Amino acid sequence: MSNFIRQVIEADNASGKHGGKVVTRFPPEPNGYLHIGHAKSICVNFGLAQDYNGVCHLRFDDTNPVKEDVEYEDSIKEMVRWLGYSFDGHLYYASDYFSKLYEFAEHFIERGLAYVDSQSPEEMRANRGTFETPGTNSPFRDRSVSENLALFREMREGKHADGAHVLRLKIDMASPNINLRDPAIYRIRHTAHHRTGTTWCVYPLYDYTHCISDALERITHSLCTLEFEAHRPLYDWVLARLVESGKLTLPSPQQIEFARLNLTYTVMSKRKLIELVETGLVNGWDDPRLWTLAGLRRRGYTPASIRLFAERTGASKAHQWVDMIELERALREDLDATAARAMVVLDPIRVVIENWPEGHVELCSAPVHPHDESRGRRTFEISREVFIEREDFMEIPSKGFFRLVPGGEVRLRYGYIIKCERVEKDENGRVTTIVASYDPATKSGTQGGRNVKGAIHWVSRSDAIAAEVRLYDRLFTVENPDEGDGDYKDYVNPNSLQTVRAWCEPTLASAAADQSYQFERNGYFTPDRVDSKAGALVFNRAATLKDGWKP
RNA sequence: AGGGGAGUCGCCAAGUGGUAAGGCACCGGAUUUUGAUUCCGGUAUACGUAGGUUCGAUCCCUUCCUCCCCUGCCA
Repeated sequence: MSNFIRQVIEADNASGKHGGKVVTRFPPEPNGYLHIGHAKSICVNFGLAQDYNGVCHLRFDDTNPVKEDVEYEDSIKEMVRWLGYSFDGHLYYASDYFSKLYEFAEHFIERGLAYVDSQSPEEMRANRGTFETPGTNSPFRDRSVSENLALFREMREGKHADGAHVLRLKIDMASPNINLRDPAIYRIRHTAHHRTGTTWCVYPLYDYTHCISDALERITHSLCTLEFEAHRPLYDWVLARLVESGKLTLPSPQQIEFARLNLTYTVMSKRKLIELVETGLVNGWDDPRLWTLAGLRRRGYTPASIRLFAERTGASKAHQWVDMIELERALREDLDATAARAMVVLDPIRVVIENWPEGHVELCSAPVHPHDESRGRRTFEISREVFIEREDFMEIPSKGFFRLVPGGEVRLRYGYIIKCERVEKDENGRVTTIVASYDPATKSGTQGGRNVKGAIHWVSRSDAIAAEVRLYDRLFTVENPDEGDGDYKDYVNPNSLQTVRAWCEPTLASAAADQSYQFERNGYFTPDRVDSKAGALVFNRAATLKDGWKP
């Protein structure tokens, strides 16, 4: 699909601006876990590079030692790979450029384009002005080059305390764009960095670091989110000055902004995600109800489905608020084509087939995948006693219900047609057993046999295996938990997790994490990668099947 | 003396001077031993608003409206 970023790339390719090269980058700060919003950015950056025979760099934006950690780096790398993208030979760190960045900073000072400001943060804020009024120059703005250089070197040598000074670019305190009002580019932090250790006690800030990192890596198109639009003049300013003095060469990378993803029934802010985890509203970063990549993976989302979702929702400059249904649909589409089928009864009710010989067992078989016979067949038993889904029986059927009813017939899928003869109930009137009869001439696969409209899933008491199944619903009850005056946490869905004991067909005994199954007529499920063990299976429901029936 | 962006079907999203792609959702119908899938068909006289330019405007110009972002030594 066409989009405005592709148009820029194609125009550049046509003009030969970058010699036909496309180099993008995904630049996470290693200070949190990736979520579906990041996945979109990953797919846009890696996907575009792939489409134009280019490369995409993974670059950790690790310029703030007080917030970052290797734990996050590992998780980010794992998730980018999981999504299906490779950054072999293209893994970078902003911290690798600290020396270069420092050298350029001195260069800016020497050209009279940067100065050490010794105002307090409060003074700086006050002097920055407001949206309507210009800022005022710092009293330290006219320090001499030699004084600035000496001071900056002392900062680097650790002779000054955190916050005592900051290095600022000398641009224009009266600019209507606040980002151009002498932005700070270096601050003092006597903090060890997880990669450079204690080598540095001055660390560069984002605006200064990012554009130069892009240029050093010869990024052609630097894609970021809309909130950086007002930073672009600064991005261009820094690079233009460096090009002027021959420190960098043309063409410079071009920053292009697109809208970040919003998904209904979620909140994307890092702060809120952390809060959900830390307050125990969910069980960790990989809780299957979460839209973190770790959570989606555990839930049963596939990389292909997330890529499909990203492709469909596209990249544009309009603020997007994508319906969760779109994500679910992408998953179903992928899994319908790939997932092996199995029969599992989530809410069992016992059926006794009274004309079935006591102790007699027969084998039934079904395709692993109904649209792909090459995947082979699976077999399971049928016996006198089977379990069916409680909701597949109605003692007093509503209009249009064509499953099992008293006196009615239904096919046990891949088995026989049975007829409900009568029901047994407990003292509360709840049906405990359905007594049925079967028609021996109707075994599945029999040629010329008669058929009935309804076909339901079932498992045989003789070979069924037990499993715990976790049924998930959306974490929030409203489309936009951030909307309105209330706290978003007030909209947490109390029924977002329901755990049931289910009966599964025996082929599921070997189910392993990262395998997806369609439990026929129920939905898509995957073994829980943390809790499921051989002999103690735990399945997560990734998505239900579309249900077109309305009573 | 504010600046920068965005407004095309319920949700995404192409088109950017020649008479509104596509996807999701939805509604019909066919097939179906998953009320699934698949397959056919339907779904904006209309592009935030009001004017203007033009033979012709979603597209160009102007007005107004709505929404988002920016005053971290965060990214």
